[in-house]
Amino acid sequence: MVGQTAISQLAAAMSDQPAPIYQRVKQAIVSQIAEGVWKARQRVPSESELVSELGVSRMTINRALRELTSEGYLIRMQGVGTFVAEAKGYTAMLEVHNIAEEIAQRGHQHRCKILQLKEIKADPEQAAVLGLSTGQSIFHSLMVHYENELPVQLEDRLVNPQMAPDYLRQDYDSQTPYTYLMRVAPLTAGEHIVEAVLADTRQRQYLSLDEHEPCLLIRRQTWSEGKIVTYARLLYPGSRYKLLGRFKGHG
Amino acid sequence: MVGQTAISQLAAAMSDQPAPIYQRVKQAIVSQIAEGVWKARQRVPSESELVSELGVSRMTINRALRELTSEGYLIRMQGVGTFVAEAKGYTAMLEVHNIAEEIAQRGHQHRCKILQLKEIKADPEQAAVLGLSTGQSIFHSLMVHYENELPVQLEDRLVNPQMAPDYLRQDYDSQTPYTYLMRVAPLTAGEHIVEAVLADTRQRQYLSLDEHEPCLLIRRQTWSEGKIVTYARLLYPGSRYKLLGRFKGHG
DNA sequence: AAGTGGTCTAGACCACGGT
DNA sequence: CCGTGGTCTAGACCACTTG
Repeated sequence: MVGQTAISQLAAAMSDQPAPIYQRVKQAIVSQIAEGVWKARQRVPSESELVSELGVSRMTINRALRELTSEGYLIRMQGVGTFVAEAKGYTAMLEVHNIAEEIAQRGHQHRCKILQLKEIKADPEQAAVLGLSTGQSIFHSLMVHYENELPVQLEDRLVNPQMAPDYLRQDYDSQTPYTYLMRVAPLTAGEHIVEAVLADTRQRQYLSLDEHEPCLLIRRQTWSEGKIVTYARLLYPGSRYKLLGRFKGHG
Repeated sequence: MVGQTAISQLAAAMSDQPAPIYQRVKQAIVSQIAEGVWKARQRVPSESELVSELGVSRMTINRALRELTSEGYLIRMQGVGTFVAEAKGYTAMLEVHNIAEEIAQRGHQHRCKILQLKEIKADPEQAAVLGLSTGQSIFHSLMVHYENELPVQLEDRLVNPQMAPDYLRQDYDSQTPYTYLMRVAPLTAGEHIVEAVLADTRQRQYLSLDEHEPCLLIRRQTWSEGKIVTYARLLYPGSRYKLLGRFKGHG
């Protein structure tokens, strides 16, 4: 059972602002939904009904409905009709940025100290996170990123040499490893895990941390064309770094 | 300076698959960009040029270009032209979910213990995060969420009573505060901050934590219709909770 | 068969930016 | 002024679902 057609007083909800018609139609429909006049799963008037009700051509109605569908407000089924979508389960998003850009955007100084940058033989765990076999050559780098001379990130990275053979020969003062990798192997997908951890002794030294200072750990795997390019463990002192995110409903 | 018009061999890139024309046009353009034939900031043929090149009506070309613009591949400027967008700076996203849903999805048992649920007078800090004045009545709730009887979240929440006057009279065994608030005041936007912190003594008791165990703290403000509905501090034991995210490039 | 959405067209008018 | 994208229309044909 799908529900009855919404008896619409849409024409009344149409603003007379100077705006494109398809936008005014969209806005009118959204307001019907927002005000609860049209409820979830309820049927929306058909295109032809809207055409006669609003005195607008079908292509214009179609554009409004199509865009509202791609924005998640409506669901359309060919041969059946158009329906109000379920209220979205919200998905609040957090963006994880490039550290150097982020520091630059704050108008601060970024510096990076390289602690290690070499080829190693993959142990079983390292091989697993890169999708390679134990004993294969891989690249390993370890560096500290500073914001105005205060360490804010310890970057521990494994790189698949097939995807970035010149990784060891780059100048990482001018460009972060991530920026370089993005350029040579444009990422197609990624996955990351954020958690709170304690730093071990070595990590505390590199980051000049007190004992028991909690840290954010971001572990990130990045793919390009179906293969894993790199696995990174990014460790941030909890007192000096926060992730910030905004989100909007529906849209 | 914007660059020269791409000399197009688009017609060759048009697949002859049985698919809508606007989709084949989109695909052809994307492949030109992906293969580097059309580079960032370069000008794309105008709508009328594409009309004659591909023998397709302008409305169809327009739809293809419009959708590619909203997908981030192109940039259009009225009176000027259409251009290939800069390669996207990646934005890796993390989704922050509703705790009860998340636990249910894992097939585990969710339970919630209410420690406090009452009306209070806002102190200056509390008033600030809700966008109200000091001394106004606000609602405060404090609860622990359990996953299979193990505490995983301490939820400390302030609520704007104008936006949810019946907040205190809900049954939070059947529905989380967030679910209820979403229903009565559909959120239009939000902001959150994720950081690593240490729990204080009280918090450690509620969550049965060891001393020095790092925690994830998510502070979140949520808006509805331009007003702040609620401010929440969600504290997660680092050993029992991680944020997981996936992302895709460009698409 | 009737109603729905999905697509496409040819032509039109407009607002904008650059010449 | 011209060429650009932005919008709108009336009419058409199709594929799909339902009775």
